[in-house]
Amino acid sequence: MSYDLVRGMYDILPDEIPWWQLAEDAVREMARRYNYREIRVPLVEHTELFTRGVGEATDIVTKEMYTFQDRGERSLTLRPEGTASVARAYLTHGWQTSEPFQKLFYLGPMFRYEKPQKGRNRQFHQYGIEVLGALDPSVDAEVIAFAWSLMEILGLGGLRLRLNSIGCAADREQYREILRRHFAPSIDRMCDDCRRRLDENPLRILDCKEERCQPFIQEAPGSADHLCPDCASHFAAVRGWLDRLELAYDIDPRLVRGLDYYTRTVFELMSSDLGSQDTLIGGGRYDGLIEMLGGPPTPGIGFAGGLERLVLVLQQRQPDAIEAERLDLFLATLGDEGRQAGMKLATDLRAFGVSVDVDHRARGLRKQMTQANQLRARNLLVLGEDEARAGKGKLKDMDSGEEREVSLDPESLAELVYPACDDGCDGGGTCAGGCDHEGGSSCGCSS
RNA sequence: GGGAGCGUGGCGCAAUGGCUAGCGCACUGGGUUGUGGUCCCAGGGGUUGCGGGUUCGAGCCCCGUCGCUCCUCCCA
Repeated sequence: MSYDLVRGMYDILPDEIPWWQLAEDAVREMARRYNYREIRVPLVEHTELFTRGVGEATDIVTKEMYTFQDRGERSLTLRPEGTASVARAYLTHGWQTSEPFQKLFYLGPMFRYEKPQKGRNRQFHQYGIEVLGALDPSVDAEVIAFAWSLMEILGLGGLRLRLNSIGCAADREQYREILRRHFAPSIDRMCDDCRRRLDENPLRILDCKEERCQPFIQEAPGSADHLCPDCASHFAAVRGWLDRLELAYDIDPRLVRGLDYYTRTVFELMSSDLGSQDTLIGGGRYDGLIEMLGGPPTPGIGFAGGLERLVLVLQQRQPDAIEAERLDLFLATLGDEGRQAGMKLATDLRAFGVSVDVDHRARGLRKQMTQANQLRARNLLVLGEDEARAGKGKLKDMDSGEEREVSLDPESLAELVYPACDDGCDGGGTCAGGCDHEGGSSCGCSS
């Protein structure tokens, strides 16, 4: 092999695509139900967007960014996450004045320069939602409910919601001081990282997994106990909404997040169906972000989740996803006349929405049938000189083996191999809804 | 970032320091030039990750390097 894959990059091959589409379809479907509109932001942004937005002291910015100079000597960065770009887009398009309230979702590749391992590559994929321009606690609840519904529709069990509030900017500053005072006496007995964090970002000490640090972390005061009246009542209201929506949660007073822009509500959704990397979704409020990027004070909240993690689970839970992919018809052609008629017929049938494939390698009939099997073709039609001239042939049902005489007229043939469904769809993928076909979409409907 | 293990056709594996590096799957062709999944036959495909060293001789031993996997860490 002359070229190796760049470290941390990987191909997603046709055989695994069905599970990716299942995961992506679930995200899109939930976005439809909750009325979130898709936004597609660039993969590349000015480096400063992330250093300012995500935070100078965060792991992402200090050691994980894919940063490079372009030919104009601008410092650019491959997006390490989605929220900063969405916030940037909000300002770029003047939404703060024209359409200040936005419910958005995104889906796509992100890049972080990390040590690769299972479920963690340098190019990876996230989906996420963002609500901008609304401070009401009901929004926090909706965002959490979205995350929960999504995991439920994907069949993930053992869901657990961890919830906390880290307060507004002023609260956080105060809480930092409280933590510093708490950890200062015992900092000598804690790990090197924590010693460094004590000054830089004491909140991150709460994330430390070192055995020796745990006793001190357990005794640390929780952020939710040190909120200003406004933040405290917001947090109480969020909990009230969650109760009303019957979403169970555990308050974790020491839950903090890795990015600097978070304020007030923070949460994580985990599943017992996963192994050590059990966090499915992480999110929270970021009421200061838009302002930090130069806009007016604008509240925001959202979450992000990893698609790889969903795909891994789906492959285990729905190993037969690939079985649903079937070809309507394979045209086995013989001789020049057969191939010419076959190419024409295939093209005509495709215009009627039928999925058709033809032999392109002039192979023997036997090999063509083998190929039809591999493609999981429902039907097969042998097309040689005789059929081309007579305008009719034998359509073979590949499951039962039965054959029947059919006309080669594209419209009537299409009707046979690609019947319109009973739910009134036109077979063109624009069903009004309610189709429930075996295998998902024998008529090509998206519902 | 720290630790451990592993690198041999596309994939999964085998080969005591000693003959031309084998096997299964997959692929291609044929048996059967017009009817499938089975079976039989044949074929193509390898600088044993890369570089150096030890040796009469290295896929195998040693050193380095790159990569992958797992744990840890981080998180999505």
